[in-house]
Amino acid sequence: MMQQPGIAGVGVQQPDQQQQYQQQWMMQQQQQSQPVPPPAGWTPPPVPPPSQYGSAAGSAAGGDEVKSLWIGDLQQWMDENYILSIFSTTGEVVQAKVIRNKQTGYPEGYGFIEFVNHAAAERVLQTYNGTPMPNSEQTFRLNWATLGAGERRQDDGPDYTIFIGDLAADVNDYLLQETFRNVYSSVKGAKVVTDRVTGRSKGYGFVRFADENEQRRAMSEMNGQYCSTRPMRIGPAATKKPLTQQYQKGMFFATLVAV
DNA sequence: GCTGAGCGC
Repeated sequence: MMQQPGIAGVGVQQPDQQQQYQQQWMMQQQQQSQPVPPPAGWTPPPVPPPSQYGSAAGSAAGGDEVKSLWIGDLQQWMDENYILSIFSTTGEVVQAKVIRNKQTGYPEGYGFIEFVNHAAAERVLQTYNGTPMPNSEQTFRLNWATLGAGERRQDDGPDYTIFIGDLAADVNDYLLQETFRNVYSSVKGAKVVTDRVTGRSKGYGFVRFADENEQRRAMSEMNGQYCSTRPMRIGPAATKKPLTQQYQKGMFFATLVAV
């Protein structure tokens, strides 16, 4: 009855091997119409009591609180039950949803977790983000959901982004963000770039500011400052969203107007 | 490791 021994528990292999493994596994999955084999027994960790951390995000102006978290870096076998088993121990999870491709049925690698309120979501964000995922070599990649299911926000102006290099291996999105937020009030977010397969940091990332002056100041003032155990190297960020028009992935060369 | 691609398939 069971097949594919140890898919979930494979641990870290060489990237090549792992890719091959994943391909094999995908093909096997297609032959069986069975969605995902559960991993070996894993135990959901407990949720600690509320933390004293201040709110980093999600206190949207206007009053409606954000109650959902976005979760990324999900592996194929990590389904709703996996997520629920981890986060629902306090009874504060409303629902978990793994996004799947409509045609293939395969998970897209991310999902959403809705909580009873903002505080519950924040607690989980603080507690789990960057910690090891059960039965995986990866760590949790959690963030506030920027779009409510159905509604939309994201209208608070342009981003002014800087590039951060020389990051220590343990620096995650949140630590990077707080390092700058402690100094600059207009910090909107930060992202550490990680390897999609291993989940490990590539040693660089980005910080976004709402205020252009703070961006400019940070470029000089924070260069060489420490984040975790290493001094940061800061530079200008290459333009990520150069277009004002809509563009699709797979779209042919659009008019990249340098602004 | 040095310029990401994660938002409701």
